[in-house]
Amino acid sequence: MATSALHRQVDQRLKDRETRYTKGRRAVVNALADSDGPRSAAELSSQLGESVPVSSLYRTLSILEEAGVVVPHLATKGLARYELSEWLTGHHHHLVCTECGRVEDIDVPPKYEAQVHKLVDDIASRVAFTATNHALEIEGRCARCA
Amino acid sequence: MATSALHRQVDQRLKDRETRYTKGRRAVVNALADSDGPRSAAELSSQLGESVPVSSLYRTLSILEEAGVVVPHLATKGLARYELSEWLTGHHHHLVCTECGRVEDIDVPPKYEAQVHKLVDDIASRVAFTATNHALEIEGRCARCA
DNA sequence: TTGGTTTTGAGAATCATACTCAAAGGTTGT
DNA sequence: ACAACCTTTGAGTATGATTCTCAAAACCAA
Repeated sequence: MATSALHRQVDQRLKDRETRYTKGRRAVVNALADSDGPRSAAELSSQLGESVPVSSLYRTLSILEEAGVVVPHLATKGLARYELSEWLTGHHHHLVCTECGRVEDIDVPPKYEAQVHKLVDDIASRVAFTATNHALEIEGRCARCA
Repeated sequence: MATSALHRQVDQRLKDRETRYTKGRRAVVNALADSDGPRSAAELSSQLGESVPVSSLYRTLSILEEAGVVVPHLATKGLARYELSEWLTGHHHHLVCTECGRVEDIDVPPKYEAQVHKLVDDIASRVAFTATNHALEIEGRCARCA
């Protein structure tokens, strides 16, 4: 997605909640948009340098989460990693390297996605669970660690 | 699985690593075997009471993880939750309630599972990733929160 | 039992994250 | 532009989860 369109969408979402889209918040969104997978606060902080102090970074992440702009991806060892929500990036899944812990986004072609979706619905309906979303995490060794 | 068989397997696995299967470690394995989903250290601790002090609990969890007996499940808000590995419990997936955070195991019938497996292989082979396992997390609202 | 090795438990240390509050920055009405 | 008001920021502090330390206890082999 073009960055400007992204920012327009985020801006709108925040406006709806009477929240400003400030420079720091923009910086965090940019950092996440540049990433090819979920990022922890620590990773974002080193990527952003001093421009966004940690306390602001954490606050920004929780504001963006509240607003539905980012979602926490549930990662290794009690370290939260965030990524932009799917309404901003499109639906995707993850490759999780069991060796180095790296998490990478992967797009699944519509044909496969439709199958996954159908499966999820079938499974959920069998147990009285209202499914709103799903996440397929593929674990294994990434190219670097293989 | 019968508890005794479980303990025999765990015992063997630990023996292979010259590690003892002590009373405390057994207690933790029992607690996890009794659970119907991943459990955090805090939850296990209150379930186990004083019999397993926190510092020992954490150590036990990491020893069991090292040995491949338990796996961390990646849970809400940076709180690690553990469950017994699939070679002990069988392959399963999770229902994650976005409302209350509860995570519940769900067995997927072989017919579906075969489909998921094939999908994962197809997807992974397209991106040079060596898939060793997969996790399908179905998010939504559980019966209680619906 | 003796000596050597492993495990335990209490507390301290560390790490990630949340909170506090005064200062800085924006916004609105005039 | 100014004033009054409201939001955001940042440094520091507080909290909560997890890990480390080390002396004591438990276990094992000879």
